[in-house]
Amino acid sequence: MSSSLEKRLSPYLPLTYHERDALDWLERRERRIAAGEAVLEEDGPTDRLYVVGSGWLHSSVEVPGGGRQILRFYFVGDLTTPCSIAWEYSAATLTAVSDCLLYEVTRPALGRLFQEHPRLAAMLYGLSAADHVAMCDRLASVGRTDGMTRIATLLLDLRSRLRVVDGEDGASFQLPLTQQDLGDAVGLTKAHVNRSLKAWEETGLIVREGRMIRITDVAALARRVGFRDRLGHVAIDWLPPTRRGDLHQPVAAE
Amino acid sequence: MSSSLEKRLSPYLPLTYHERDALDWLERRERRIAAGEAVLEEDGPTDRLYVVGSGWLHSSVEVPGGGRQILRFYFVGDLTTPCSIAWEYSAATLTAVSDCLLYEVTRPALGRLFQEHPRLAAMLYGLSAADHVAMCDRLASVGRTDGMTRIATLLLDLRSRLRVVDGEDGASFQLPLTQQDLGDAVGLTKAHVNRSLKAWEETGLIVREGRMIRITDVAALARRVGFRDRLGHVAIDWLPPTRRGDLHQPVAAE
DNA sequence: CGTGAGATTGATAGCGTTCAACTGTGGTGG
DNA sequence: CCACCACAGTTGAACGCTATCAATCTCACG
Repeated sequence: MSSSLEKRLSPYLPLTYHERDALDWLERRERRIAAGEAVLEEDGPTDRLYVVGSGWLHSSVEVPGGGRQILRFYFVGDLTTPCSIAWEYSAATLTAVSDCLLYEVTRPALGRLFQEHPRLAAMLYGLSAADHVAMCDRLASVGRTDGMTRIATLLLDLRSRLRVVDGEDGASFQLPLTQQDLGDAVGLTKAHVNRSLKAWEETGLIVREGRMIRITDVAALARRVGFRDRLGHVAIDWLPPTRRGDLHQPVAAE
Repeated sequence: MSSSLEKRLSPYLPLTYHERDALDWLERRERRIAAGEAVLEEDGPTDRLYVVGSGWLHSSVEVPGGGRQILRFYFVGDLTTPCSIAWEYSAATLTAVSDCLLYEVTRPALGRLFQEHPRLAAMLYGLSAADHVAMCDRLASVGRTDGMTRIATLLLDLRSRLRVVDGEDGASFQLPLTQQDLGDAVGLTKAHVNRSLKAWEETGLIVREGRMIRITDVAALARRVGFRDRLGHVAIDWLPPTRRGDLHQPVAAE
């Protein structure tokens, strides 16, 4: 049994026994959320973060005019830091897209991780920088491309993170978002999202089957809209050494 | 003489002697950049970060269609992490807006900081979360508000970070950006930026005098466009303790 | 079978783009 | 001292993407 954060980090570097133990310890407190429910409200008080154990969520803010902007999506192994590490009040609403299993991490628990496992802390810092870059890509997409491109870019991004559900090569995935949600994520109205999706279907690059989305030629679509999958790459050459005496435990394949 | 990062961090919590020393050590290598020059090119190789010592910069990416998106602005004490901590290649172009003094920090040097000063590392993590939230605000502004609101929001944001130059109450500041730059930051064409600025001048809330911008009633403008100044607040209740034996050195007022 | 949420579609309006000209300003060289 | 140039700012006209509003359709569900 390995923790969610371990699953997220171990592809980059083998963890020591103590590090794995510390990550397990972070994920003691479980919380289950049903699809559609809010974990946390914008401006609501908060003293903890969440690690995603399974399922996915999104964070969003209300816009004065009465609209909503979906800021980002969280998947397995993600840490919902930005909502609540810097302030005592949440900067965003955190909503479950699918049924989720979350682990509650108090701020002091994270502090203890920084204290005792500098290498993990540095890794988390690297991950947060990677998240920041993903956010930059979103901003460039919303600020500088047209509706069809934004929709396709979002779908490609979600696909590459959701991974296969049942499609042959990962080109198919379940999308439990309404068109209103898609619009709130990329800055379009639901009516225009609908038209954009239909336009993509006419090109044959995207096929909808109920809640299932299939991208018939991922590479072609990515080329067409200039999508760059940055993968999960994180540089690890700079990480500090592990604590003296830690034993490297070979990571068993799953 | 105190380091840039110390200036940035010490308002939140008093630093120990060793911590201040470590921050000084990070800023050994200087680099000067003239206004308008690029520090780092998108996709160019990079093995270091920069701490802003003075002046300000922006990061940007090229968009396939031939456009550009300015992602964020960096000011004194900021760490240009997202560009180059997670990958060996820069995700963005980093350009000096004004003449700048930068400090080069190699990735391993940052690793050493994480190793030896967990409290500083945690603080940097908190700052990066705060940056992330600022990015979220930008995304919401660009995705869900009209041109005039975006422009005003950007100006309010820049103002609150540039602080007073010569204005009576910080309402005036020098803006060495072209209208094209403003447009690239908020997702508008330069023509429309021009019209939006003119429209704001007609309301009397914003006055332009050459390169100087004056916001006649900051609170009124902020209310009008729903701007929230999140200040630099960062929660510090969760930080790990300093290393045993460190002496707290009273921070002399500048 | 009624109900409601989400998807789809059409008509219309408007915000912002595009393109192009023109103005103003500062710098440079003769 | 002035001609010249480059770049930023300014303005106008026409276009088009996207919003808005409203009606209809679909479908799952009680």
